[in-house]
Amino acid sequence: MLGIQEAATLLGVTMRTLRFYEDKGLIAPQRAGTTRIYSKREIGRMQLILRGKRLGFSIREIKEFLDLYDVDPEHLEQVRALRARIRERIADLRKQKLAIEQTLDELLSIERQASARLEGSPVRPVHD
DNA sequence: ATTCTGACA
DNA sequence: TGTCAGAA
Repeated sequence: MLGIQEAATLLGVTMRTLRFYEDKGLIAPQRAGTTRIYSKREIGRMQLILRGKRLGFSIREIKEFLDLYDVDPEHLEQVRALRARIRERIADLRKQKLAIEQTLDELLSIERQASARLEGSPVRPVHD
């Protein structure tokens, strides 16, 4: 069992973050009076929450995923739900990727026109 | 000293 | 999510 400060340090977040996710209903640490106590379960859930965040899932999606984890011991329904979300996420990222590539092409095109107008001017826009 | 809740120049 | 205040 860890105090909020210890749990935060272990997870690489701040106490504020732990309280934030608690407010959102993603975790429910035990209490010793009013002070929070983080068990191994909360730590595990937090790690899943942080990973979900890194992968771009919303608080709500992460919460739904976590809720299934409790109700479904075998995690079958949970895995299906997760896979569905993963696919949505992949589709969304591909969509964004396409949009980025299109604007990038457009910008590069304009950049080329601008450069042509300046006829081999020594000033060349930066590339990556 | 540490944590809690509520609020936001 | 940070941060500050006022209380416990």
